[in-house]
Amino acid sequence: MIQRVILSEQVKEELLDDIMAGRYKPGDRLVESQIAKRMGISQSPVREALRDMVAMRFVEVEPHKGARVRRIDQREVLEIYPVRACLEELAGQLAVAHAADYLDDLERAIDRMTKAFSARDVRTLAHWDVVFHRTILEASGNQILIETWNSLMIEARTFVTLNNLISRAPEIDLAGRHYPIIEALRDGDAVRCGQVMRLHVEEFGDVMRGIFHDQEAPDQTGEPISMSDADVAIAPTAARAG
Amino acid sequence: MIQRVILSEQVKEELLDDIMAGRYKPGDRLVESQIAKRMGISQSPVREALRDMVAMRFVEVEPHKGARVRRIDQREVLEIYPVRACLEELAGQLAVAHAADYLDDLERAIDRMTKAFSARDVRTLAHWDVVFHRTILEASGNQILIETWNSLMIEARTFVTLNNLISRAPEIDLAGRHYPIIEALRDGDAVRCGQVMRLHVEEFGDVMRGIFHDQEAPDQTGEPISMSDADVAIAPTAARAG
DNA sequence: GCATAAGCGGTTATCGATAATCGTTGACGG
DNA sequence: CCGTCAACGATTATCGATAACCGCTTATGC
Repeated sequence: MIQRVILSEQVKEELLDDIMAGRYKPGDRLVESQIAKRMGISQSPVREALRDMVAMRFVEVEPHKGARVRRIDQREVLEIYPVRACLEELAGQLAVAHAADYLDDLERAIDRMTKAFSARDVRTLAHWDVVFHRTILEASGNQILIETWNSLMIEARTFVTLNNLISRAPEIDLAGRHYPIIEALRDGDAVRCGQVMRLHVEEFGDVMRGIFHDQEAPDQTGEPISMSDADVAIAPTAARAG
Repeated sequence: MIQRVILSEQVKEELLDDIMAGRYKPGDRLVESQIAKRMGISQSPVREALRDMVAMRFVEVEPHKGARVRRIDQREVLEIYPVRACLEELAGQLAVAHAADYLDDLERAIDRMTKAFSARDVRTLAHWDVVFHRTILEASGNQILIETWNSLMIEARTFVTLNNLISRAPEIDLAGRHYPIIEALRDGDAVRCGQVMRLHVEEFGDVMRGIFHDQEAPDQTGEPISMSDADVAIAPTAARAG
């Protein structure tokens, strides 16, 4: 039996880990009693963990019917980019005011991305990509904006997305595309920084749309993108909304 | 003992109602056992309801220390407007494509707002204001955008905000300010519609900032805005994120 | 006199058991 | 053969009780 601080938190981390690693696939049922038995605990903490994961949008429940891993379909992946674009444009504008405190972190993030890119290490690449964007959000200083962005669960989706991206378009220099953002921050040009952020996000959206479009012709249509496309798990720490 | 479908849902509604009506004030403790006893039920559904309300950002909990009604401060109220502005700008742009199906609803909402405004019925005014904006969001057709906007819990905040607004600036014609949006939708001009939406939201933000600024001089500084400024409760139905 | 520890009241976190509910299976009648 | 419905198995929703924990008060030792 696991035991450290809050049991339901541990259950949540473990389940999140399982989902990310593909041990649970989208659509799979998450049966409270089974999970409880497997972990050697009672139903209550499992139930709470599942509830939290519903709020995080990883899981969906129907009353009296139970929980399942939520299915992320193509439409959803594509719909997120316009929303990210406008949120991150705003973040970019606001971040200029406090950029000085974050430039080092941002540069480090790009550096790590570059290294991960050469090593073809998608997991690490995704991690530092998210760190970069999250840092900009934090630099915005608008707490509501940060929370709203967090609610999009971008860390969870980025890994899946990048996996897809790298395998289909391995030539794209992910890391390098972040430099214009840093430059705009350095110049203190809020409007341009916003524009650059927006463009950056929209470009990704376009690339993803292209990928989906390509794979629709030969492949089956509308195949849902599975979280289990991941072949390595994101550390659950990186998946929490904070 | 109440009993209809899901107990924890009922508890949630009741507690939400209590908070909105000011029977619980920000900072008040929400003791599971007391609530359970008062409602004649066990602790579990109360606990679940509280968890949900944490996700909704109405309540905050510290492990082993319990739940309290979350305090909404001035900064938070003001920070929301830039975020709403960019989300609703996007919604406005996207809504043009499907405007036809929603024009009637939108006009009806303005109509009700006008009536409520003459009657000085803030509760109804807030309700239809939210309906109007929500309808635009729905017309956008972007599910992620809708969910993101919902996560801002605008219905809950609008009532408080409008109460504040009406009492401080009773001359402002809330309802009329929505017409330019409908016109842009009718014209099918996506860019203008987005701009108008953005402007509409930003104007509100400015008005609120002015109000806070005014009341800071005579009053104490940084006084948190209490949900209990409301003198009538919003029907809990209108407060659900759905 | 002060720091530390033990005890206590109040509350949350977890447990194990039970009631309520759902989907399915299979009998029954048409 | 097909539709209806009752009973069953599986699972969730809820319960009542207990263990773990926090903050505070009071006792204890130096």
